[in-house]
Amino acid sequence: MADRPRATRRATIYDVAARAGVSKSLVSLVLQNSPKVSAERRQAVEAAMVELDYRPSRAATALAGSRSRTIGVVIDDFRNLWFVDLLDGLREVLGPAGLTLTVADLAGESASSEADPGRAVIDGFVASAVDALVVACEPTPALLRPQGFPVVVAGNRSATPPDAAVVSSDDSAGAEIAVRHLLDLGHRRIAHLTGGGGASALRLAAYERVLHDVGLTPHVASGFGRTNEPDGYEAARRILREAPDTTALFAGNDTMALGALAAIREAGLDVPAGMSLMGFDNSPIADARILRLTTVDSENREVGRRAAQTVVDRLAGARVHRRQLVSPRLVLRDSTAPPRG
Amino acid sequence: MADRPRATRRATIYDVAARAGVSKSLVSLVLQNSPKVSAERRQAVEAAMVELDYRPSRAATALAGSRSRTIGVVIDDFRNLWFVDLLDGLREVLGPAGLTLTVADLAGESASSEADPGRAVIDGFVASAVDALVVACEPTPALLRPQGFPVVVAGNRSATPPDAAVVSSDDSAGAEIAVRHLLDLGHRRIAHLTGGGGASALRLAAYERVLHDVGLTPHVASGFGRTNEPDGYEAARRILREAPDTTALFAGNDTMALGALAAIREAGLDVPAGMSLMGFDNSPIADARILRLTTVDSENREVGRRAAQTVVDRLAGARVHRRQLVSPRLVLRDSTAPPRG
DNA sequence: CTGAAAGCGCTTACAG
DNA sequence: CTGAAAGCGCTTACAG
Repeated sequence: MADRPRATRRATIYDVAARAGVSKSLVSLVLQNSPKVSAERRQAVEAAMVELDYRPSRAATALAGSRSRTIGVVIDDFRNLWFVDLLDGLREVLGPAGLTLTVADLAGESASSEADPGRAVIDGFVASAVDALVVACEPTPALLRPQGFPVVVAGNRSATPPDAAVVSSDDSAGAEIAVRHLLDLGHRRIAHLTGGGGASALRLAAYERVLHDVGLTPHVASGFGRTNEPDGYEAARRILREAPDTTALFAGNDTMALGALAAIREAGLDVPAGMSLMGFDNSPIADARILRLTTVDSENREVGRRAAQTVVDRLAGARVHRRQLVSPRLVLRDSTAPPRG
Repeated sequence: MADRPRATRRATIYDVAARAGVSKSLVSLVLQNSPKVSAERRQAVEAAMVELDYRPSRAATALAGSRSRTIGVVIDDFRNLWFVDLLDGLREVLGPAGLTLTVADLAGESASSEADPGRAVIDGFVASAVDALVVACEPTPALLRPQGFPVVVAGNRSATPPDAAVVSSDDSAGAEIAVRHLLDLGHRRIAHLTGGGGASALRLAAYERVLHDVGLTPHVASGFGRTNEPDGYEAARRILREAPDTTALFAGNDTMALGALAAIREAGLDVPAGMSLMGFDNSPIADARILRLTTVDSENREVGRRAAQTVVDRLAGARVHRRQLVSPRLVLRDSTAPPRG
């Protein structure tokens, strides 16, 4: 009978209380992990919950308490795998804190809200009464408007909501690591493929700064203003046309590097013998055998952990750091080598 | 003052009713899109909602009504981009029907539920009181247990919950299209790279059937039992070692094809001059310039639309088809050509 | 710890 | 359409 489809009423705290032989207030205390409950009573209640296959109603919890115990996360697009490690890190900390995560993507919005992108996502989160928001994309105006709950921005963005804390990888340091790696290999003609957004801007600035510091001339190209595969292809083609003596390409991210690889091949060059190629992000594609891309790991899992901790701290009313930087790390694979010739 | 941070109380239907000069029952009727409301009163209520920046509380709606108006979707892993088009299709139909979508991934589960994978996801959906569930992954035992709400399975799976409706791409037809395309180009030595799961099994069976029909010998290899890039690489290496006269490789999906490309290059062959390569899924990677992969589009957006319609119909109490197949479509790019020599 | 009570913001029926 | 009422399943505060 245990497997009878539960067309029957779901168990409530009344049922649990009756079964455990305690008051319903006590069950509520157990649900909230109150320290005021004795171990034996807690066990009795927990046993009853298991026996009745009890699961608290999120709707009732949210409506009765002021908190919903869920945190919203906005990402740009499920296709940009940037966010996967971040999510893992967030869950690692949020889960044990009793907080659930709900993710929405800007790209999936209904066309009706095109006038105010991000509006539908925010409305959904307000309707769900999220306790806090993690913004893991370039904020739209709707995301910049204060909504009455704490906001933590993950990653370097070109704009930030007032009062939001920012947790991000140190993109400047990461780009410096990348460029220094190429310099150490002996490269002197290093070009950069850049795109749009806050992180790209920081990577570009660091690239230019390091080259200037060592007395070399930066050479930058972009594609169509974004950071996708076609942008990388187009930007690399421009570099190869304008400066055929380039020996190393530093792409703004791994996806752009994938596009760049096609352009390099078309120019009759091999990676890394004829051209070194650096990515950024250490996304899943970087590990594919066709690329084996040397790249910079942003440590987004750690960014996620710290962003989650910041959320937890703010919900507890503690003061939090307005800005936290996580150190990136060089990931050596097979796409970089000393310059040709 | 309109932009004053809403530390103030959120508007409720009482506020809206007062502002619009109607009863709160009427506001409730408007929220439910009832046809009993006159156009002018509806407009008055809607105007009041905009003025007060009113957004209904999902918690209250869910608790008071029997329905939460949200549909759960379980996917395998955010890294497999399979689900992106599916999600778009689901939203296209669910949105206008007033239903919201919430997605959870099996891979993101806390380690504590490893004993019963999918359990945490299901518990979350039960707690949220989803109205229905869309299973877009290979179901775990937890996902196969009836929970009291309708289930629609998207895609071909090796197991299906009792009473679930299944909407999927016609993987047999898709594999047949792929193999016939290679045959039409003149290939006679066509190998197949296969992986795990229900869709893979159907694609494999169709491949073998078509080859037998035309009197050719199938040649199949797999990697490590999954369908990822390393599996494709490993499977392709086996084929190239065991049967160097192979002229075309039909990969179980695009990600495996990406791995296969690396093996083909290592063997000193070019695509498509020395080896034709077919994928399956038409995932974002297939369009990358480095691959330009001829593949089969599963029309997952259409699968999503139909799955959503099936959910809507079941919620309305209508009878639904237990099994629906969507026709796939050949996508020609540059990775296939007549056989070498 | 218990027990009775009020309330969160809605939906649902029901009399007018 | 209105208006008063009960209820969804919890949390919160409070007297005992």
